[in-house]
Amino acid sequence: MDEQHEADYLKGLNNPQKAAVLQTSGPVMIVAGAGSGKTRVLTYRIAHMIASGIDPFNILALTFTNKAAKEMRKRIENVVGSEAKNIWMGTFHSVFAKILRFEAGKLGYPSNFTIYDTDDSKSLLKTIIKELKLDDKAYKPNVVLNRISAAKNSLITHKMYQNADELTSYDSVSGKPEIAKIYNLYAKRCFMAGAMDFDDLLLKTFELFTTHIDVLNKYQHKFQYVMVDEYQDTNHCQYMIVKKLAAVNENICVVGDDAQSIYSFRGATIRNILNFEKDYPDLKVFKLEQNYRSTQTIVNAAGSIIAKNKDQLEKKVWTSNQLGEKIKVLRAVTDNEEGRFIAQSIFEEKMKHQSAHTDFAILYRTNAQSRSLEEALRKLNLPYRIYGGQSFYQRKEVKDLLAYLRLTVNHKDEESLKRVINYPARGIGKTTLDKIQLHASEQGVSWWDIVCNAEVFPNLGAAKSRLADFATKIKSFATMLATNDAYELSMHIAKSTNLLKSLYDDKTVEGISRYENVVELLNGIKEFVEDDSSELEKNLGVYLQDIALITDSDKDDGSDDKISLMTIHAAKGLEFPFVYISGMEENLFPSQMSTGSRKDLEEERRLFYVGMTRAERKLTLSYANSRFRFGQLLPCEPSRFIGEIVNDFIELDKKAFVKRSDGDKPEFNRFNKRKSESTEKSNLQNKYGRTNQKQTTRSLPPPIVNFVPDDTTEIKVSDVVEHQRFGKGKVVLLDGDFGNKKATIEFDEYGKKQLVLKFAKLRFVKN
DNA sequence: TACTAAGCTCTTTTT
DNA sequence: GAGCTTAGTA
Repeated sequence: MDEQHEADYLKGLNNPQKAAVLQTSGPVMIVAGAGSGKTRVLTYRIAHMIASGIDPFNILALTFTNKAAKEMRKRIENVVGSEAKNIWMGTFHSVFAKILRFEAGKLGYPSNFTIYDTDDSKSLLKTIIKELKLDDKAYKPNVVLNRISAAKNSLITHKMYQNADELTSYDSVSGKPEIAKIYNLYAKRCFMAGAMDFDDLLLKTFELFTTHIDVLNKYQHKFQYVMVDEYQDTNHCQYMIVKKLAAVNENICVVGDDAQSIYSFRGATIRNILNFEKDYPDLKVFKLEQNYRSTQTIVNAAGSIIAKNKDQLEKKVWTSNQLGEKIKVLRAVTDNEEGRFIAQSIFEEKMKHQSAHTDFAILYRTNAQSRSLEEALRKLNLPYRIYGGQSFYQRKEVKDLLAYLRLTVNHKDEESLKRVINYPARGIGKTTLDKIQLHASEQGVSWWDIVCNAEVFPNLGAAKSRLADFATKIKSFATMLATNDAYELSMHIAKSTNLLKSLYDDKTVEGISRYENVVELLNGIKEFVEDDSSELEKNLGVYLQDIALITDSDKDDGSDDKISLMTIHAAKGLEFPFVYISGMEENLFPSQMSTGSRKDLEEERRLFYVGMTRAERKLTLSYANSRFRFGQLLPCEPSRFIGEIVNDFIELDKKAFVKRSDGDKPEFNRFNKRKSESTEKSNLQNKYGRTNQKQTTRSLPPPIVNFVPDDTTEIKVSDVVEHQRFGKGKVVLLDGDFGNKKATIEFDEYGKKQLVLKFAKLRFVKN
């Protein structure tokens, strides 16, 4: 390798970074704090490996998101050129799916197996629960799926589950004793349909490597160097597969930060990173602790938050960046007002610093929070883009066409079959479908078998010929698979099923947008066919495999100058000069689902930490006194996390405490409108799926007098006050200084509570 | 069989 | 508010 060149790319690195890049063999763990140049180190490390003669074909790099994989590939290409194409780089799911395509036959699956997304899985579970005549209140598809998913991530197959007393007795106690049975049936039905769900992609890979040693050997030999990004987010199953792959060469490098472990709901266990040393005694550990991203204020405030967690690796993140502005805290009366404050603030900052829209990000805990923010941004004509949330591929019209495509490739795909068997309507109604369902479960055959042999089954009556026509149609598509590329075939299917025309004929606003979405899907397929950067075949099967694991946030349109809206989870790995974290309310962030145990709360805190450390220059936190959820206006407490930040780092925004004018009153008349409007909308959505259009008005919350730092109101011991949530109470103690004054209040109902007055929502009660 | 109106339920994060 | 189901009707 060119010595001069090596000096070039190592020049910009600090000492631990350089050491981590140069240590290319043996087991390595890089503990990388937020903003410490992790991606840079990984990139240069791979570049360095290739430059020192390691064949890119022998390198496997696993990431969690397609975005991260793409970004890394791009950056490596910049350093080493086109050789980077040959690295096996991708998400766990996509890399394992690729392996499974090759080896599916060994597990009894067809190589063109379908990948079920979450919707497919839930829908299948729903039919199973119905077939077993179980109470659908106790057995919610979501809950059952989580349970099955957790089992799969812990390498517990449906056969093992039945005998796992601990699991089944837990199910019994929680009123769901039949989960083992459902899991069993679910696994069988997936197998029968030639389908794998997301978790199967991991579980089946593990099974493959366990039952077929020759296959394992092949991949162990192929992947001489294994690298895992975001190692703190791996679950047990992923950990075991990686361990197996690296067992021979032991050239394994994991990169992670225990303080950023935020995926335990997906089975990620922080143990994997804490215990890595035990697996590899020769381990070399490199710690990247200098933060290059954020101001001192943000780094220190974030550090003081994360220090409250007990489970962590020893590490001190620091920065030599400038001190920077204080963290701003905005308080609003409702979520709508919160949206207005944020939009207004972005508008002002943008003017002040002549910043681009891409410099701003609004982060939140749940996707549902985006609604009020969107509305406010639209009113100020600020362009924005939402990442995540409902994906393009989940729209009804897109899923419908995809279902035809999937069914063409894999006739056994039951979820797709059900979706399109009577769409567009061809006279195969509910009665017929019920009969098919009955036959299928009685005879243990698939829906496709019945559709193909309709004449054999009794009671199908007039529907027989219609079913036969449908089967003939799908079969005729399948014969075109070998001779036509993905685009030609998709176009043919869209036209000959009348799907395209029926959407085209609908000239309503929603209809036009639906038509455009299907056209966009078809254009996407065309692009896939015309893209000659990859050597993959251009047939439909390969295309479907390609998009099954792609999510909306992976679509790149970074060229647009827009404000980014996303959950904190989705913001991982990104950075923005100005970051707003909205909805800093107790039970929302930290989520009420997770405040049950210390461990859960610690994960929420890590999540908050991740959100804070996305900000380079300025961080703004906001919360509302009340928020609409499920059509109900609910009172909110400010998040305990705001109180946890050391006071020196934060500044309350005065603007938020200005008295509201009467012009702020929302309209109530919306509720007097004809009821049929909402019904009409609901039916339309039922028929065509969700549309983008969201228009809402909210009602005014009850007025609350707040104590703010510049409030002249004095509060004294023995005053009687009323709290928005805790009710009536008497002030028994006052302490703390100005701006951080605390009151201990003895509430009639809840006993003694200490409240920070600047956050409390109280009013005096006349005695 | 297809469509409409009304009623019920819904609480997180993602591949 | 929004999605989804069900009963009732054409």
